[in-house]
Amino acid sequence: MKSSQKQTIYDIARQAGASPSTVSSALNGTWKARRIREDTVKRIKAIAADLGYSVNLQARGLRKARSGLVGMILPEHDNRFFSQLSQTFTTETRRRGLCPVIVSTRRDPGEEAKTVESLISYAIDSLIIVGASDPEALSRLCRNAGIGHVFVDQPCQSAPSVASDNHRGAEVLAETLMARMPPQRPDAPRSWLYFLGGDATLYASSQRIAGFRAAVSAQTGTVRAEQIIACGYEREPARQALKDLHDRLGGLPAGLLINSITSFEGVIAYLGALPETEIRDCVIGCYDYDPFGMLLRFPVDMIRQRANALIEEAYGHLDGGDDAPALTLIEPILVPAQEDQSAPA
Amino acid sequence: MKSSQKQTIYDIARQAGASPSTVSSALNGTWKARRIREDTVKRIKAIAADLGYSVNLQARGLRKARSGLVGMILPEHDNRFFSQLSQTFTTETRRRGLCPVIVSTRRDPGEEAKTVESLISYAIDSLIIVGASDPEALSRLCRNAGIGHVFVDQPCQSAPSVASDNHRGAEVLAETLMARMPPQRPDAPRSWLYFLGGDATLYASSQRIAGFRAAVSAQTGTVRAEQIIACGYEREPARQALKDLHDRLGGLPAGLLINSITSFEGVIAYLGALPETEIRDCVIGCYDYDPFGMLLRFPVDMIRQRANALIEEAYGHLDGGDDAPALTLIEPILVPAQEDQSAPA
DNA sequence: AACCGTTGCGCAATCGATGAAGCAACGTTA
DNA sequence: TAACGTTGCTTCATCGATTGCGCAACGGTT
Repeated sequence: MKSSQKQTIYDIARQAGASPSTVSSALNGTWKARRIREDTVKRIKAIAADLGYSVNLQARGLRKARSGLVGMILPEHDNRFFSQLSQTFTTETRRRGLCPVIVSTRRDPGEEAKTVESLISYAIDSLIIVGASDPEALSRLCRNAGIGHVFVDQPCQSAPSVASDNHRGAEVLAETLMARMPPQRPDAPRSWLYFLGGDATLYASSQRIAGFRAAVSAQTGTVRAEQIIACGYEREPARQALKDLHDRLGGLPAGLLINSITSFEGVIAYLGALPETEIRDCVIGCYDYDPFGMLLRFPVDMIRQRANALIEEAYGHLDGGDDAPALTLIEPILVPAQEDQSAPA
Repeated sequence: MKSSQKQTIYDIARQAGASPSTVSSALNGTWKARRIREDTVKRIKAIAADLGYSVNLQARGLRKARSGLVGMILPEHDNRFFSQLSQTFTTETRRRGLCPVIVSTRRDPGEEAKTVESLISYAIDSLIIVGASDPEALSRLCRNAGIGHVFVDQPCQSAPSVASDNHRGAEVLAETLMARMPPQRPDAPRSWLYFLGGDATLYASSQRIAGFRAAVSAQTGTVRAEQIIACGYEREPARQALKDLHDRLGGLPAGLLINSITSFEGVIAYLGALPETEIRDCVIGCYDYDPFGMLLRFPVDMIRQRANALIEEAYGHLDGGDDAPALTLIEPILVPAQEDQSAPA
């Protein structure tokens, strides 16, 4: 490491008594194809190491019209599901010798669009879009820039998409919960199973609601509108919605299917204020998984989405240059509630 | 959006009957300083919008020797503490009109170095380094490239650093736990408070261990080596360590201070297999916070690190161009255990 | 009319790496 | 020995945006 100033291939060329293009190909691995002698390459590499040289990837990217960056946008970082996606995405990206750029956009369509445009300006090689609010708009931006892209979680009509089998997952979860509940009576709202959280206008939630409906009506013959409370993906609204439900019913219902881990946090916050005995009478499940869910004061069935399978599948499309619109479903996993270990008094 | 081919300022210049340099400054906001008429700017902007033009940031970056990218490296994504840092970092970065690049490096020094080099090759404007394994090496890389950098969580001797006040946090947590425990007896290892998890060779853990020691010896006059089990930051080792402790003591100890949320997951996994009554006799706390920790089957005191304060402080150094080595401590917050609501039988 | 300041913009070099094309030197073959 | 293929490089244009310098046109002064 000689100087602290930026070294370029020209500096190396001067020291090596070679031309910049020789240095370039010696360092980027194309030297065999360009018939550079191995001695020369070694000499150049030695000088480069000595000078503490590192390529300027902006210059290379400008020349080659690709950057070696791969983008991923997602709603938020602070969420087990999304951060598992980030982890897998990072691993897969670096395995390919590329650099991951993960940006969270708070489910804000404007923010999403601005971020995608900005990533395009950096000439990212491809883009994975998780939980988009407006998939079509984003897909248009990418297509216009000629950038390969895949949607995850929230699919897009006009691009390859990968998602959990939300319908099936919610159905299985609802069935599991009902098996732990006393029979539901049509005239007793407190005896019903409720669906809480999510945004019914979005794909994932609507699929889960459909799965919920299928399971419930298979057992009870019908589903009431009040059983479905899609209060959004955030924490506080979920808490408030549960409070309202509790007030309205005069107690907790017999069953709760919470849609998304963040809503579950709100539910937890509310339940924390209730007497334990009351919670015991409510069967609870959550679509999404958190390891801590397994040791709560009450048993919780959880649905675990296969983050790595989702990303691997998405990368499969990108690697293959496949841009045909098609939705791939990945079956999620039911993580059954741990039986409570406390000796029943 | 005319063509799907990349548009450049030259294309716009041709259409506008202007020179590329005029187009450039019209679009990048320097047009006033360059005395371009406002009409001209408007005309150019209209054409740019029509063509669906977007700047090539690689070209700009090459010319200006900065990229508009700000890097952050951290050990893992799938961890509440780190993902909160990611979230705040993203917000702060975009607020400055820059683009966040967050890469996780699995606490692997080689991976860390390679990642930093790669980020430097992209000409990032500055870098935040979270939980580094080898801070000095990374700092050297950055200094050599003339890149402003700040360490978070794991400080560095030769660069500005920000960390939680781990000593104080662990001390407070230990005190809180001991207040819930029966008095410790020197000859009864099962009556002691144990420290479990983390890597004693790293700054954060060593500080926490010191805080733990201070609190415990203030109460009992002494701390045994066996009370401190620094089995690493991963899940499985923590689980195994607890199992070993349990086997050795013939039961759970009176108190456990778990170092890090990931270790806590391992602990949870082991506790799940024990009868509830046994867990009730063990007072538990965790250094790090997870909202789900609040409603576990047993009360847990938790220390919450102030992710946003950490990032804001770090950005303060970067914005100010401050590269003087100095460690800033941020006091973490004790989140006391929720009293158990279950009616004691 | 000569001079000057201002306005509005164009010219051309530059950032660092890449790669197509070309060239000199040497050995081979006919 | 003339023609030709190889080897091992060098030359130079290029990617797209930026920016220091310069210049023409115009209005106003003296």
